[in-house]
Amino acid sequence: MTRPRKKEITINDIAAECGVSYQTVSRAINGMGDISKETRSRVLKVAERLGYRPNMAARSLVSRQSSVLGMISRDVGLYGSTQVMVSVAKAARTAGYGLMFGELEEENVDAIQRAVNELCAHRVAGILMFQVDADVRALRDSFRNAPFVGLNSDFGYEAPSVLVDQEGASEMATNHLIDLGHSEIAHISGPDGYFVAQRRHQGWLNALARARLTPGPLVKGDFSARSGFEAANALLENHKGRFTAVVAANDQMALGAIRAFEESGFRVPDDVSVVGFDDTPEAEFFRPPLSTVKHDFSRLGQLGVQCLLAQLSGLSSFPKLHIIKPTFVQRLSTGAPTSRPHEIDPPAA
Amino acid sequence: MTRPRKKEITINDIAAECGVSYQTVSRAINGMGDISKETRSRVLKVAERLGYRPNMAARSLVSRQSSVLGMISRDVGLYGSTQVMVSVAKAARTAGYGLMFGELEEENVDAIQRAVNELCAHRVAGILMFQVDADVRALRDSFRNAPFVGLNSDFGYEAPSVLVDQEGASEMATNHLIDLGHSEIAHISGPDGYFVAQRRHQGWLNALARARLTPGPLVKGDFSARSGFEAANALLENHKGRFTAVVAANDQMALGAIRAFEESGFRVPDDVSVVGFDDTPEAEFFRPPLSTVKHDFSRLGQLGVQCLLAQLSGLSSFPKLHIIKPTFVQRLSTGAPTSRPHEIDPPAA
DNA sequence: CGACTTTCCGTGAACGTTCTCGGTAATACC
DNA sequence: GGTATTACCGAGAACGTTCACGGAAAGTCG
Repeated sequence: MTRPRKKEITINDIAAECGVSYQTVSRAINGMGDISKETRSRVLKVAERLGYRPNMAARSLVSRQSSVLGMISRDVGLYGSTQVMVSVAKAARTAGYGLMFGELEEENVDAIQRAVNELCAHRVAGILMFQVDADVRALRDSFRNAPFVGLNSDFGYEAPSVLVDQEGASEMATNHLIDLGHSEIAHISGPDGYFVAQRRHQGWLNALARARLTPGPLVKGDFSARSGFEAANALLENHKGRFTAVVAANDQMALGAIRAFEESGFRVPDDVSVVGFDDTPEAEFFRPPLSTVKHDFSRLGQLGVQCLLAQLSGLSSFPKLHIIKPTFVQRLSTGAPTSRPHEIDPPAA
Repeated sequence: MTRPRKKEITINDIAAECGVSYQTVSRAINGMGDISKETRSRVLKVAERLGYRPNMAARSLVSRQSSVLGMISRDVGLYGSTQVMVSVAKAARTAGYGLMFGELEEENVDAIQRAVNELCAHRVAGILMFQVDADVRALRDSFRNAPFVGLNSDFGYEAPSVLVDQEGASEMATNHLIDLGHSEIAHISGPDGYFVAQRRHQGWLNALARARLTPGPLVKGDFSARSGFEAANALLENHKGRFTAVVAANDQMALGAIRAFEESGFRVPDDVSVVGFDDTPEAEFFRPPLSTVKHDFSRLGQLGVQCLLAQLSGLSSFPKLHIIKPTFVQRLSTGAPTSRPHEIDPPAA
């Protein structure tokens, strides 16, 4: 750990300075009753002057309460995670809470348990879990009585959750392509073990089934632009002429795919239409600008914090499940298919 | 705050279960001496079985030490911030520290002071500040004796810092364009009050001065793709024909600029060359793939944590200033200028 | 065998705060 | 004027842990 600090100001210092008891200082600072207006303002003035900063450790120790929330998140590098983190941090602060991180490099249950235990050791008031896919029942022991909320996590109805309707989002994207006249629609999915990847895959299947279309080819990616690039090349190699549109499971993979297609001489959207997910701020400036599904990530974070805080205060009236509806953003990476999809071939480039 | 929890296991519970004193349990858990091997393993086994989690609040209260680092960061939405955060969190954890977040929405000194005070109230062991540009002297009071490290921050030599050599990075990018034969080089800068923006601007000026070139037009952006788009349009409107290359202060703005140029019928790099900064994972898949300056963000975070930890342990031998050298990544968004730069005009598009 | 060292363990105090209770002075009531 | 009420304040305990010390049992040495 660390070497000790020099002394910080305590309420005893303030009490001595003011000529009152530490208890009176405590009352002044916490805004409790049983103290006269003059004493309070006098104490507060001294506290301000001395630069008093309450010792949260001591406070939390005796009051058995905490003013820090914990957050566990996967893939912090990606766009969604960051947005959620920021909005969670903001919502937490406006509610008077700090935010602590228990990241996880690995994705197995052990790592998650370790992260939960670490946060619980610090006695966080509650925990938000973003895109954590693990059996809740296996975690109950670790959580003990610490309240938690799942964000885009595979906790189903077993735990309070805030979810973006990924399946619906994927259906929207796929339906958009179907409406344009596409009948052979491929999918570049996210990696295994990702709730969002699985739901987006399912939505693609649902939309195709409803339109009585057979699913097009499927390639797995890992949410990176590079993997999208490679997935698109794999599609071209193994399924050329057997798809006229691609649903990529996020914007980055869509970007990589578009690049791969164009490198091979296919124009987007003339030869292949591509849709993505997330609507990153850059998607609009891709070439062509990317049709994608927009998610309100900051609302996800806000609702998550609200949901957690409601549990903390015992508000059973607050709904335990929140579904956020995404919206489709049509840009220029999607269009009607060419008339003879089966005969598609790279122009002499 | 929050309602109290049900009881967690304490060392007293373990002591009672084992028939030893709480002190013995403490020794077993902390791996101190003065305890027999058998007793230790017996105690640890019971602790494990009962699911003991040390109360960090109590521990930190009495030991006057903390196992949490604090981090203050600006623009958490952008690529660099996230990368740094992730690497800081990782480095902190491997060193046995947690990470707490003190964000700031505003950028004035007051907001920073509030954030510092909040973190100090939680008695963090030290604070990392990423891209915080404020007078250190104004903050000394807030920091009191809490050690801190600046990452890409404008603390100069006044505080321990880890910096990417932004000025050198910008010179590299500009020199690359000069070497290609460009003599009229514009700049899309970052917003005012950003250390990195200011240094990159300066590097651009330096390289031009050294080559005895007069600086090309300058437009201010805000690091977003949209602002790059608008800046490029402003360049076209006010300075058409007076530049053949653009140094954009980050990849996102470069992307927006490229899009704007191409929408106006200018080809990149045939008519205009564009370089960016940061080398986001997507930059490689832009069209054209973006020439940019790569920064080792994760090294920035690692070094920052190391630097902070060295201060904590009083290692005065560890250098207080670290400069990270960026590398230039040449891709296809830059090329030799057209022969008659002054007569450049959009092709009939 | 006595004295000294080592090994192991326990007791009391402290960290800074809040909680519970009790007490004094001033005010209100009849 | 006595009593009940109110407004304000202080003393003691507790939270869970580590630190400083002391002490008993066992081993070591002459």
